[in-house]
Amino acid sequence: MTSPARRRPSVADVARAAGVSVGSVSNVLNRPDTVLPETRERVEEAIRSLSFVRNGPARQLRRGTITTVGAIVLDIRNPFFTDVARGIEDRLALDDHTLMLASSDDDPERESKYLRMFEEHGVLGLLVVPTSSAHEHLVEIQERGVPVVLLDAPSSTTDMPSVSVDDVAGGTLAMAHLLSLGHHSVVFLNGPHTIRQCQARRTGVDRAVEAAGLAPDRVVDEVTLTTMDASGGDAALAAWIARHGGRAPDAVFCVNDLVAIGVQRRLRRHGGSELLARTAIVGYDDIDVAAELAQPLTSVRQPTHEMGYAAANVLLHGAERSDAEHIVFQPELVVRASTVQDPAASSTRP
Amino acid sequence: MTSPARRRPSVADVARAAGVSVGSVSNVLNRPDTVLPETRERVEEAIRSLSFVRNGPARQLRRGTITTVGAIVLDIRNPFFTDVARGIEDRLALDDHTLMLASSDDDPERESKYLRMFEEHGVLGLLVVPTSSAHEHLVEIQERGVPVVLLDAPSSTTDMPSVSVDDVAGGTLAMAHLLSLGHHSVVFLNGPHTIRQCQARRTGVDRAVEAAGLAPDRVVDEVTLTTMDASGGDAALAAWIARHGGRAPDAVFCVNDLVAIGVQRRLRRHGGSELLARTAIVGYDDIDVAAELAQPLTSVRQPTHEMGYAAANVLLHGAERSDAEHIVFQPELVVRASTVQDPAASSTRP
DNA sequence: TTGTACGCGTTATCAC
DNA sequence: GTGATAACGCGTACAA
Repeated sequence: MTSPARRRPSVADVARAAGVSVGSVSNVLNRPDTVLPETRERVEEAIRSLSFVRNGPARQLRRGTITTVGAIVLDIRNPFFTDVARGIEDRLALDDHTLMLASSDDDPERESKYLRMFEEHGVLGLLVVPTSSAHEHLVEIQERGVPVVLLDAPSSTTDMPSVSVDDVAGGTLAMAHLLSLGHHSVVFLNGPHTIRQCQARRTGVDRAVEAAGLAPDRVVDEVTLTTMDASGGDAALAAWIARHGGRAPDAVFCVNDLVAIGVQRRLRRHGGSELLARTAIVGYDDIDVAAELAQPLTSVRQPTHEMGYAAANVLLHGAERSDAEHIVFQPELVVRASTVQDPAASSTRP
Repeated sequence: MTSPARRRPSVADVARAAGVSVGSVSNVLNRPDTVLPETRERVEEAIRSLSFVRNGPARQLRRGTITTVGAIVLDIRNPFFTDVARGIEDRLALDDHTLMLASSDDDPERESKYLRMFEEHGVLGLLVVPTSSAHEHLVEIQERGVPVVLLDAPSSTTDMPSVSVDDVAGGTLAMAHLLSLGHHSVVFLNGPHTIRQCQARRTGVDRAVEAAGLAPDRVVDEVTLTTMDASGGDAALAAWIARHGGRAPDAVFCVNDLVAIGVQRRLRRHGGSELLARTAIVGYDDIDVAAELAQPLTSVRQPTHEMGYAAANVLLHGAERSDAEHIVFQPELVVRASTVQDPAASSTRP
């Protein structure tokens, strides 16, 4: 047991132990080639024996510059966001930058807390999946000189750069697929329209219907979910069936894969595997298990990793551009057995 | 467009704008009650108009103390670890501490990189799910005065505190359950024994068999997986069936739920729903979708959130104790339709 | 109650 | 090539 509260060794301690000046120690650490091999060896030996580690805060204070980027996503547990985060990290690694990641849980208060934390820390820039559509505080931060890139939220109203995915196209992809299979009556289990993505997907659905020369209100039966998970999908479909005298829908489009899994469960309980087999189901997000289900799920996949990578890219290159960049990625439909018994082409691009 | 590279305002700038001294500004920030309401108002007004934000590094450099804890897990995407991280965060929030989270991807090099990053940052302490069983570098860090708590890895050989879950008990729970259902021949799809958890679960399996008065090598047929995911489970079971002339096993214990999902898929392809229905399957981890599958999965659940919470607790209270604390949590069996057609008791504790 | 001056550990700038 | 020293922004003891 050593004394519990001893001070960390500083460059001065290292210099003393090596019999050189602090300047030389600093040079060994930052510009090793500008120092004689002999003294360098002495310094390195001292560093080892004292087990010296740099003091990051002091270093940052002096240099002003920093290599850390902050990112805030809605929910780390959601594979969509972890994939995005990994994309960010991979891009940052190319420039030897590191990522500080936080999860807002869709809570504006938590978001503010982390924003201030990151700003006080002096991050190089910020990548944010915003909780609300009000970006004032983000604009303020940007005006203070911290570059901000919006993620998964197009910022057409501001001059803040953004990277998002085309949810309208996603809705269109899913609906067009169901229409092409001959379904002229589709139940759409959607989230509330206060969520931008949900509203956009509905718009996309309508476009597909109109493109087929049909009327949206005759084809689409939209149901608003209370919770966007498996139990929510299960309950919503059960209620629909009850409202329709025990009849199940022919085709269902779900706002995400978990909801679709709930729908599958409800259909199986209500009419067994035969009912499940003859009902077309399309999910969203293409989560890992979507392909592993009893009835593999047709789903709309979003280029998550690329989104994160691109967002980090915009952030690092942003200073070179004068105008804000707005990148919109396109989703992709992955066709599986839940809509086609023998999926020949496993995926198509729009 | 303002000038792009202007300096952040400092307390001196605030003091000048408010017509007071830097000391008063500092007092307003840190001890608001020791300053006259009038001057405080002036300072706060200046802070607002300059949109001053504290410089974290300078603050930390001066104070020495810090409120950030670092944690490194194997894989953020794994729900097990995200739950643990959330437990950590919830505990830290009680003391107004914050978490910096990183994922090592089971790569010792990434682990080292983050360890040095955290140490240079001057974290309050470190919570680590170690990549390898060699903890030398962690011991070194601890000796430099940074408290370290091991997560999901018991450290009987060192005096480093640890929080883990009893994998032997988990193996016993699963196997005892299968034995109680009358299965005297069980296929165990396990990971390589170089992974401590896998080896421990095998030990637990053997104990259950011996407790039933049977011989492990006659009852347990262990197969080592190449990949511990759905496709790995699918392939391993397909190979087993091929080796046994097309016969499928009566009972399968899988090292995690994804493997079990692959097993379900293979069984359904090989012998349809009837075969699936009469095969007993037990998974591990109790991931979210386990309950949502076509055949809800019996699984061994680990108290993830509690583990993280407890680990953070040990870290924060660690300085008060002289001896290292070793906490071991007990897993829990969640019984579902994959082993029991009508699960009456949905869960039992050991 | 408010103002002044110093120090935290590092890096950069200059003499030597 | 190496050494001495100022400066980064903030907190705080001490003086006023």
